[in-house]
Amino acid sequence: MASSRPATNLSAIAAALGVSVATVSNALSGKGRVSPELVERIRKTASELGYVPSSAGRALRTGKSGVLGLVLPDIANPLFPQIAQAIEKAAVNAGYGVLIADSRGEIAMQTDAINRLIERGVDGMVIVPRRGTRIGDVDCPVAVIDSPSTPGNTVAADHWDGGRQVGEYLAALGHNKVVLLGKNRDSNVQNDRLGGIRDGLGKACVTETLWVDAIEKADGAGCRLGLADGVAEGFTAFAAVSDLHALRALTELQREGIEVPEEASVTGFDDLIFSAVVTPPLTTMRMDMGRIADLAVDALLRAIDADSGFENGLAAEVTAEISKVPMALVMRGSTGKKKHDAIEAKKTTAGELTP
Amino acid sequence: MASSRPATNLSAIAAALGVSVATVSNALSGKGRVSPELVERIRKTASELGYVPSSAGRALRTGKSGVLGLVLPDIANPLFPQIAQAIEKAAVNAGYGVLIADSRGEIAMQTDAINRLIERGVDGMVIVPRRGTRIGDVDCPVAVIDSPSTPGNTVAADHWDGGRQVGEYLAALGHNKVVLLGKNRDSNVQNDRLGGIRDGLGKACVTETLWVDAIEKADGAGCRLGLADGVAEGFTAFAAVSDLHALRALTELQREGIEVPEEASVTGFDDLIFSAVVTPPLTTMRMDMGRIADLAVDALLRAIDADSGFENGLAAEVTAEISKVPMALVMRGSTGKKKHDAIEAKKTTAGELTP
DNA sequence: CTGAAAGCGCTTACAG
DNA sequence: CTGAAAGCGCTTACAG
Repeated sequence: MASSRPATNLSAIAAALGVSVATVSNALSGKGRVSPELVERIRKTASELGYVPSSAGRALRTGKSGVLGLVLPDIANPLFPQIAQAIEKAAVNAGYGVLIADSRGEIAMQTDAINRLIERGVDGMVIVPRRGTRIGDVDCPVAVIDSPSTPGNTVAADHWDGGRQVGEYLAALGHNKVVLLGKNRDSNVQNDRLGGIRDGLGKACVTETLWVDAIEKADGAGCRLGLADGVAEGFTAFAAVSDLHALRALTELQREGIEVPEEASVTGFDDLIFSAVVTPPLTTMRMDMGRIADLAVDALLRAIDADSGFENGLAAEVTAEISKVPMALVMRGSTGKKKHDAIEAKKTTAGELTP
Repeated sequence: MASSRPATNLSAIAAALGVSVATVSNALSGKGRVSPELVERIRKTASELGYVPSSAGRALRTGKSGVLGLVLPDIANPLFPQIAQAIEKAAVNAGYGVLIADSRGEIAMQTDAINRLIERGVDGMVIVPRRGTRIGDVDCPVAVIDSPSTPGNTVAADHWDGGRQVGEYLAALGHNKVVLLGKNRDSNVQNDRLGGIRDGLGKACVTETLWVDAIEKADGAGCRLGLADGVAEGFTAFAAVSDLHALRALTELQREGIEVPEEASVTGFDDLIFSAVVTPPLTTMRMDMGRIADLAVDALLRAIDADSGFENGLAAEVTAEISKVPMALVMRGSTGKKKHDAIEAKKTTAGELTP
């Protein structure tokens, strides 16, 4: 892989054409006030010489790096690809680059990650905060992607309403004993989703919540969740706060010989990469990540512009309104009508249902 | 979220202390030749004033941005989190930032992505190329992460040997009719893995390869792979080139009432996020992504240093040796001894095996 | 329509 | 041990 130093700059172009660097700069930036013919000649020479503007020179002069930071609680999080892709796309569309910073799940590293980005001169940053973390004062414009129930300027999916949709859907299917699967009690997002599910299910529905972290703490990582017991007790649906846990439930149920969706329905959240290809495919609640990213980046750019107005040590308020982006139900094969009576029949007169 | 302009620079510190900017610079960069007492005073003042060095100023002066690019074929790829996390970690350890560029699966966008990074002034970049793509001459140091069978300077896991380990493991378990699951015929990585699996399985083993892309093209996205037929034909193991396809196989088999691992073993690659938590957990072949990232970043930094030596338009050769990083088998519950006889018995005298 | 000049913040020889 | 000066490449008033 060869690499050659172009070393072409505005001066080189100016020298080649016998004009001034100011004129070259103006011509290339299309700021007008250069004759069309000269612009054409300058453009041609620039491309012949393989001119690539120096981002450092421009950044130093303008005070803007053209780079946005993306702070993530944990890149290993299965939802991260969607977020990163959407933010990168939104940023590129706006002419910005994206610098990533991973706090690898540790709260302490979140501050480090933010500081690294500031040292690299980002113009602003999108932060997906660690559960429950409040972002302290950051010395540059910030947009937060989190749950709407988090205080502060955030853009988020309407997790509660997404949960409500899941609950209503399951209720409409006839389910009235539902197991809810959460991971961690401290997560705003998860609590919103679960609250919404209970809400949508209605008061008539019996509900039990299992916290995966708590179960694993007691029984070890990757242990069974004991869902077959739930089915034995008459639960007919399992609603998880993430497709990862929905998948876990699906495979555990299948392994225990419980058919999904005939004997138990399973729902998840986020439409993760595997959700459409498992058998049966997972019914899930999807966020419009593209829209969330667009809103976050828009808010950020407005804040950056506003910030530029106050060069004299004044604080600029980033006033992104709290946005709730609607979620959408993706109905797939892992959910079906409640068949509790049939299950009961099977249990009492075993074999009757099989040919 | 308030944000204040620090506007503190070397001059401000120098002025506050009545010394020169050169001294402040030397003191802060620890280049010596400043008296310890002065260094201390300068440090103190700098931190009091909230001094953050200007990356633009430094970059302009030194010609180095301190930023590495990471070009990805598709952020949505399930392996991406591991790669991104490892590269980010390696880069941060080396004092670099990471700018991401996603080519969203389109080959044409790979060049765009690379150019965007060059325009942002990265010192070098790590490229995970799209299947079969050759990276053309890029005007900055490049390290490629791909299959070792790709020509050019690459660092990669030893996919072939990983496959061989899987094959030997399955053979040792007694499997002699194995279905291989690939996605795309053009992928070097997949062909290496599959070749290795066949190699490890040995000549005595009957092997059949299913290409998911081809099946989906015929039967639609997310369709069944028809694996139950394979079991009926006497195949007892399914070895996939990725955990994603292994998961697909696992759930399809489960859904068809075939027990894993009792009646069929399933193996994957990459130890994706879900692999440890499904039931049964997936046996998989894991890369040491941390090591791969370290090697890639190391090679890149050497290339960057070498490059600095040739400022006069000369081409510098990036001579990262081709490195093959070993892979490691993670044995979990989705694989077991071949029980073909038992399966045969079950098929002929149905019901005999169930209580 | 074009150009000379200043200056963004930093580092690095060089001189003292 | 400390400082004056140059210059990295760019953009932007300002003058002509």
